[in-house]
Amino acid sequence: MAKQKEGFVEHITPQSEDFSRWYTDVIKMTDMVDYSEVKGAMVIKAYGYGIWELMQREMDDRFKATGHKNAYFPLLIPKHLLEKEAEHVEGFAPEVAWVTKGGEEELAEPLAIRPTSETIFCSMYAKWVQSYRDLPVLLNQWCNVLRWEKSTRPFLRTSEFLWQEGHTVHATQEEAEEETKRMLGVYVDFAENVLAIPVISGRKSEKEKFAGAVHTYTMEALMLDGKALQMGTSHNLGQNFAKGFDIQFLDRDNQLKYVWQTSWGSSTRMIGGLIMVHGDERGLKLPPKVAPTQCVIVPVAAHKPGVLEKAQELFDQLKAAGIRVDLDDRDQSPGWKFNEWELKGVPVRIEIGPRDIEAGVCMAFRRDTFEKESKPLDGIADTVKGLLEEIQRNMLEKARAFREEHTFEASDWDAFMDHIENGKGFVKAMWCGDEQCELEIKEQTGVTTRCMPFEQEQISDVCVHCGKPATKMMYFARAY
RNA sequence: CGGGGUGUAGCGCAGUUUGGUAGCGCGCUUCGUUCGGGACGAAGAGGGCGCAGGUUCAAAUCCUGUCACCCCGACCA
Repeated sequence: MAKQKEGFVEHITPQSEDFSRWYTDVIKMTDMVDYSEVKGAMVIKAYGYGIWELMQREMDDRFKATGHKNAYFPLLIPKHLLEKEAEHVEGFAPEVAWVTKGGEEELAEPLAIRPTSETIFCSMYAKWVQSYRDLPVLLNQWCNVLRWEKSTRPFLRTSEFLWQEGHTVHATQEEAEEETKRMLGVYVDFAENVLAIPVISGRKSEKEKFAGAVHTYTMEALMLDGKALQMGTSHNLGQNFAKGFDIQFLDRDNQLKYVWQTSWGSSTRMIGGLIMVHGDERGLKLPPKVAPTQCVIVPVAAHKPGVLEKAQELFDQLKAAGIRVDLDDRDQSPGWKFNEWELKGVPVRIEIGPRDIEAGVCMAFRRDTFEKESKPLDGIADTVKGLLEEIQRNMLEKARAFREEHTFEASDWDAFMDHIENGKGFVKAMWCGDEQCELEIKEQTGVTTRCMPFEQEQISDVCVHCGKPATKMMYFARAY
């Protein structure tokens, strides 16, 4: 990171051996989080939370546009509810935290702190749904969940985290499947067009699917260290929960039927993805759409007459144009400020000093390319807007190019092993679909199945590992 | 949950081997000079060493327990 001088941590980059150290340093130095006394619980400070708020806004708009509404369900879930769907309980049991006392009183039934809310949504849907006219129900909630994790890492895995979880019920299987795919589509659109993170979308293996789902769709992104990160999932729950919770409706044909359900979620984990996809040797690099500060104005020689006034004028102009802009008038040297804002990932910096004012220009610096150019003060708002768009686009392109460079195709086991041992990133290969085979691959190589992409290719006819006939192409990678 | 490591000022660390009552750099405060890539000088403020016990005349240093964090696995968004 940064430089050795003045209290900065040693010089490391995402390309260093110690990628984890780089990651935690970036988080610490950008003032996004702090650590509380509670194990695995992270305090998200204003700067980090500002990013999350922008992500929320973008996602929420998309949920509303697809017909969803927000609601809020309780934090505590009675034990008997959590246990109604067999696979679900089994999957979540190891990481559920329980409330067993209320004041001095020992509770008759323990209450789970939600690790996810399928069960409590279902308990209400059972009451709310009577007729096909009540369907579909398309709800989302923004909340926190708690999972008692064995090991934690900021943003990627914390015991408590913020997320959104959508829970929908439908009259038909087709409709539920359509919803499952639609919401994954929303996530993909969000990841690529807002976070500038290209993703592979597809279906999870049986082993990797959500506990209680019929099948799970996912979007997977490639981090700079070559590991994959699951950025969001969408589950087709079939009638598993409907049967467990007795969610039935009377259909047009006067038959009592179970509903078809979906659930989908994405969390603050995506902020971790943002850091690990775009970060560099100077720290964080934020895509303009989720940058709490899109443009910072740094006055140079601010004490000289007219400089601060001009800077303020620029600030007003940019603000009026709808740009999230900051004027840094702190009493620090310009160089100090440059470094600080670059570390924090602000996409555009405008420098304005006496020489510029005289010439009717300012300097515009791009965080993504480090280019610094003189720009006329006339029309500066449009100039900055153009830059922000350009940066947003460029960051996605750069991340996509990185992923392409780190995606390999393996048609046999030797090639597969070669990529695992000597390369980093995704390996595309044919796979038989057998869970035992999947486990063996994981044991021998450390890589797991990430997803069977919607866009399939026929690399060969047999499974890369066991040689049995294969029709599915799978993305493999080490994962977070 | 297994293996390894670390907790000393806001941050980064030294001091622990060989117990003697805590130090360095940055940051912070004040004043002045500076200001186009982490400015300079002077004068200041700030901690009792993660927490709880124990040994000792005396503990940041030794012992026991405990908590938190980091890294590597296993498990999981």
